[in-house]
Amino acid sequence: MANSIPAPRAEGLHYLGLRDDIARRIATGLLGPGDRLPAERRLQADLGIARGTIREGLFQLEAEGAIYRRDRSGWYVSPPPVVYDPTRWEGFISYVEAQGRRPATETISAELIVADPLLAGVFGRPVGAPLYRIRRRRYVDDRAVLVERIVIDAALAPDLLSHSLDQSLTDILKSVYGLSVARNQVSMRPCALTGEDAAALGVKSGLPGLHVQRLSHDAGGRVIEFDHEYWRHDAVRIDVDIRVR
Amino acid sequence: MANSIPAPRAEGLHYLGLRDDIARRIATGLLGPGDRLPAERRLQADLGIARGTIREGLFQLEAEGAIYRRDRSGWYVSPPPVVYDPTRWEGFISYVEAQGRRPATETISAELIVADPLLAGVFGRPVGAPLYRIRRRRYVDDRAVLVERIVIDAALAPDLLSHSLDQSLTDILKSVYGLSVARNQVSMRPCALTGEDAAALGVKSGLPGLHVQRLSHDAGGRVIEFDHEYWRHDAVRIDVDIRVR
DNA sequence: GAGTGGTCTAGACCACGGG
DNA sequence: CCGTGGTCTAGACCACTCT
Repeated sequence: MANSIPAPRAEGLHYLGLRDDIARRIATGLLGPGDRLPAERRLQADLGIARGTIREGLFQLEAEGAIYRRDRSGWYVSPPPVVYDPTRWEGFISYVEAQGRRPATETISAELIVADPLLAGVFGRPVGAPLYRIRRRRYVDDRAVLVERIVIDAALAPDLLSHSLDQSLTDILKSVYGLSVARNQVSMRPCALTGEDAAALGVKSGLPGLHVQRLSHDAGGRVIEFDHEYWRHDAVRIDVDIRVR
Repeated sequence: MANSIPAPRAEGLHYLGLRDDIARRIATGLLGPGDRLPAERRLQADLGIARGTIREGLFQLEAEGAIYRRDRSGWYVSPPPVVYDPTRWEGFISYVEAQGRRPATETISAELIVADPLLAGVFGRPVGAPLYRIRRRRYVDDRAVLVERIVIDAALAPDLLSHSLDQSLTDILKSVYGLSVARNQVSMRPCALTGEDAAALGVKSGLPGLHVQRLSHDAGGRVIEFDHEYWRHDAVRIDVDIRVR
């Protein structure tokens, strides 16, 4: 019946009414980054709207990046995104700190593998050549924002795994192995986070994300890093500043 | 109940089972780009799953960019995305054609406005200075993939509106006014398509999208174009190739 | 153990499109 | 007009976190 919905929007769509309502509370500062929303059943009781409809509205806000969920814990207001510039060489840690946020890195796995035909092609090495594969999770202010898979030519960085990988890889490659990036090929695509990537970020499968693939070369044209990153869509903004000639 | 679901997935989640089922049909070519999926009620009857659950699975595939909907018409398999390189100056029409796809542009509105404080700041002109604002919709193979709002300094391109705007603006600015781009500042952010942007693309509000903001300067540092683009998230991939020094 | 979101059912009516 | 997706209801049980 919906006895008395507060300002149920001109169009009369209940889920958009809820969306507008919450969005307004965020815009006016009534709800701030990190704040928790009322429970779904609480909203249901307060607004007199079926729970499915409540959730429809929350999904809208989630798609907009305004709120996010912690599994079976609740809905929270999203913090502002970090700005990522693929043309700059300083790594994640530097640019997150430069924006006054607190970065953290956690290595999920690191192993020596052999090149399959695809990776052999990417690195210009024979099939079976040794490569390192590293999987890491990265945080901003204690919220997991991305998972990444990095592949590095073991011949260029022998003994890489003996270093702590919870720090900047760029730094290690440069200071220990003298490898610095001269060319970056970056490819970005909106995607859905699924399977193990969604699990690693602790989000529901199907949440929108941003897939960033990066291929870094040194001045000699050698591939020194092949990287796949899966970002929460609400955690990142891409800025590029390009000058021609 | 769910009498006999075909391979209901290890986890037993019906909506993910449907997701996997449709995804498999697409991967194996049983369903190809542009093909229509069975109606929701048809799937409901065939699979013995409630319609709400069916829709949950379809939303997953939509978030992944695998399928899209035409309002009250049905669900269709998404065509492949076009590749967009913000570092290259050829416009939409050129790069879409170069990828063997058919571009089209439609001008929604074009008008002379005066600079508000924000736009005045962007263009380095006084408040009240004349500007052109153009709103366009662009298509790939007859599917609307983006809407854009372009603002141009009227002083740099007098009488711009007397030209047909359904063609390349870059070409007009260069050949008629001698304006060519020397620097591009591009900012991209995953977003949700809402309000008039969703309406212009004919999609349901809340569909994930990509917001691209571009600020183009000429060699003298003058701002010649300020552009906001809202893309369907499944229609575009961003590729950037960057060399340092 | 209580409370939360996650999943699912089985209906209903509406708005819009031209399968 | 008929079929489609869009919206909504009012329940139910489960899995997980910890307010």
